Amino acid sequence: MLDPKYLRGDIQQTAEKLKRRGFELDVNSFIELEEKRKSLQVRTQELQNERNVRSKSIGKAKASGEDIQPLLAEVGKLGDELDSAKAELSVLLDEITALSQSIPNLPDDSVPQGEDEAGNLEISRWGTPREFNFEIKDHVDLGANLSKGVDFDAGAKLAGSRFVVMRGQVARLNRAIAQFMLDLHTEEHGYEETNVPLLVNQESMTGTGQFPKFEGDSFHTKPATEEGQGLSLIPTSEVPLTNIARDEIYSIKDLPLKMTAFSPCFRSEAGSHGRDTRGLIRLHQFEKVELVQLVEPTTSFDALEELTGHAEKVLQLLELPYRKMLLCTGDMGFGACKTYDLEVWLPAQDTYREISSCSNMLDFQARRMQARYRGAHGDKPELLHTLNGSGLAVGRTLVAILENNQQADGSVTVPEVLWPYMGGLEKIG
RNA sequence: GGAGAGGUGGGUGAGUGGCUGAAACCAGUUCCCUGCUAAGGAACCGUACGUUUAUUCGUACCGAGGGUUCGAAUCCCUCCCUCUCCGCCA
Repeated sequence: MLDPKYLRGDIQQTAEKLKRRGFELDVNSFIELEEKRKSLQVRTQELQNERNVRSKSIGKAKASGEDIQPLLAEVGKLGDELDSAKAELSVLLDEITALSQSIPNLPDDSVPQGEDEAGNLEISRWGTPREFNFEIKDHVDLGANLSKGVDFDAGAKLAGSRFVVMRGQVARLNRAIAQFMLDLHTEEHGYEETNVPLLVNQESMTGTGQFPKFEGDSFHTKPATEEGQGLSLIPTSEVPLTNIARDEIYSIKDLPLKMTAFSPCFRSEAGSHGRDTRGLIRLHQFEKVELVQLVEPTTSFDALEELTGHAEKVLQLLELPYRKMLLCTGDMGFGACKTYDLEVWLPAQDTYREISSCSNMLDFQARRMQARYRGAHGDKPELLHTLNGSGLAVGRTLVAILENNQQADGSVTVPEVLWPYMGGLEKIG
């Protein structure tokens, strides 16, 4: 959620910034709503004040044994007026909240203008794509030939399309990747290993910005609108990790808070029918090691560089060529103010594909969650800044290793840093 | 899942209809005193929104949401959570 002052004071300028990312803010109707809210709120409070004052005088009159009947009659009329004012106000507030929650974050000035991924800016490249002197296979064929290590038929039978069964050395390699990443981030990069619920409530989904706008992208145990509040399967552990800070006030001494978690992620992939239908790239269930930082506002852009670097380190140690992209205004996520994507080289697709996305959300999520910190002395609590990034997507890392490290005979070499996690195995297949 | 007990400010914990935005204690901040990093004393010490701005004042919030009432932390209902016992179970 944006700072209300952006929607009151210089709303026109805010609308311009939102336009950069293709969001049309209805300025006039918002101003109208705000003005109505203001006058209605003042009137409601005045009525309440009057009621409170008179009720108190009734109490005193009663205590001193006076006749309170005339007073009662007088206050009686106030009630109805107050009730209707209250009701009107609450409708209005709901409307404003709904509108506010549907507005995306403002893009940072450093973010390039663009409509879609074509507008993203390449920042840097690392590594050189390998030259193959044989006909290369993609990870689906490679995996299938590794003793059915990657089995989409079984996945489809069990759950449907976009699900997979992994076996044997491939399944182990998948686990090794996740273990390696967790160890790296906890031992080298200062993140606390965290194990989180995979099902979360609506407050959590709202806190990080998935709800109410993107309900269709997640799986729910019950319709989220139904009475009794269904839980949602997390689309990323960013949701539980970040929501740990919801309604908390941290001491500045505890910042920055750096957490990492390995978790399955569940996405309904609504609206992506026909995209990446082959292989492990886009599944309903995948695994990811997530990095989350909660920081003081002044340090969040530095933290974004640092966090992105932590994700890059994984790729470097795995010796996978990648490039770093600065997302343009049109390609950024709803709550992000600035996002770097890391794209790994996939030889079979002859292109770079997203394997990590690292974002600074500023106070956008913190405001929704009321996640705050208190500076020195008895300062007022202030909203902290939240960041998150994949470090990395495990399935896509597996894809990258399979494809980049394939040999002519269909075997795959294991990156050296993973040997300890593979029981010393240097090659699979 | 069943039975019982609870959810109050950073913490402990009073408060069963008006004088309670909330006692007391602890922690914290500031000041005073004291010749030592001790002891003592005083004041301050929730959040949000609105209003005003030398200074204010108002409203809401005692797990959440409804209800009763002129008036609710206090009474009623629903839900959530915690604890104890039982059941079940990885």
